[in-house]
Amino acid sequence: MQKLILCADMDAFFASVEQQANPKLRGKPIAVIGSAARTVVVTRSYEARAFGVKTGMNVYEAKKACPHLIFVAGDNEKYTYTCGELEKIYRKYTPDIEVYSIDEAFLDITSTHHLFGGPEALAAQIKREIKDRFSINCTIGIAPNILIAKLASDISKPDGLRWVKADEVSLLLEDMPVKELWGIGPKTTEKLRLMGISTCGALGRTPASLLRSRFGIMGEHLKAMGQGRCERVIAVNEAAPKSIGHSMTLPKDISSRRQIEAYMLQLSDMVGSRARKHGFAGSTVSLTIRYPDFETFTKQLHLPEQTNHTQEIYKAGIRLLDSIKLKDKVRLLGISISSLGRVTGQMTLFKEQAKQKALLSAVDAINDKYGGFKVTWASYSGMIERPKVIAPAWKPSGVRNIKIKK
DNA sequence: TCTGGGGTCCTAGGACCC
DNA sequence: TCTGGGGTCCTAGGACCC
Repeated sequence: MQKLILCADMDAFFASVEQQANPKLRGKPIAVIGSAARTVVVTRSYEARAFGVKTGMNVYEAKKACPHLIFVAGDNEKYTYTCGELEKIYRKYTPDIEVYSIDEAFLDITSTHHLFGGPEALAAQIKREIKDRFSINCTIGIAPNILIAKLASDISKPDGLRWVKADEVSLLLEDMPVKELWGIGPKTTEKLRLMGISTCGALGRTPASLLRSRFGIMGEHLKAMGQGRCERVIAVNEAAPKSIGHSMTLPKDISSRRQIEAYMLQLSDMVGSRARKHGFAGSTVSLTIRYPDFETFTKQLHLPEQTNHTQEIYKAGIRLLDSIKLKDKVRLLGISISSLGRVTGQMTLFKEQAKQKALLSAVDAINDKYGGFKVTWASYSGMIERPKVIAPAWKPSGVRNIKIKK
């Protein structure tokens, strides 16, 4: 049976939530940014987009584009709450839902749309319900598969509703730039352009052998995408995570070993505590370092056993750091664990105490090593302002819901 | 005035083995 | 003129997404 997939994508989600929460921000150009010293625009209102304010701009660039731009430090709790409420709305229309990101969801409405007067009526009702409840516009695309549903919503923003029927897919794709497709980014767009392929129509007609020789296993996939075919189905159950990590751009570039270690300790604690909270442990620890010139690299270390203990993660990180000859100051540090497995049993009070003990011994270890220059608990805990803006890819449930302690 | 943070998947290339 | 050549595992890094 022909599937009917609906993609619901909130328009300027974080900015819309902030405008809803604070009437003074409505109708104005606003940019949601992080709270750290060196932050960028995460989302901007449509009023700000009109001035050319773009995601990823630093504050200075954004201000230059729009001098009266209002900056708002993001608040993850508002967004995760709203996301959870949105999911409840979706569930009224079908049980087959994939909450893909904090502002985007896929709904399989194949067997339920008739209960609501058809696909478009169902979509209009969802849009209305979200608008009434949260004053947020969303754009909905409906199509026979996820790829085209997402495309339909992307090209209909903002506040759009588009149903692309199976027999309309070819016409829609014929002159559609390949970069509009989900999974084709700047690099692939450029490679395709050099092959003389710029539209989906052309991509779909390119011999598979040619694409395979240029893109390997992705080649087959690319041809299918050009033809509007997509095998990916809605993932109703959230997949187990493959890695858990945190990274941070430091307030200032640093070279002091003691400072680097203090940040690594806190990152290790953030990773470990999240892993423990969700019952995961990993046997691979990765350290990521970025220099001021943005050169970024990662080194990993395999442990004999899986762990989620702050101190063990930290110690592995230090071993990795010891294996690197730093060529410059450090701009960003990241710690993550992978090769994950579930650990049974909830975190007990005993374990929580053990965790604190481990953390303190790690601080002790630094002090032992650098005797003269004491790292105190206060200097550790006050050293880092924890990020308050959650990444749009975070999810309202499961391990990716990272409630940062205030 | 400089350029965030959370992920997943794929691949190139080296080590090692037979 | 002429280095063998498969296979697997592992690491680092690229590309992409929100």
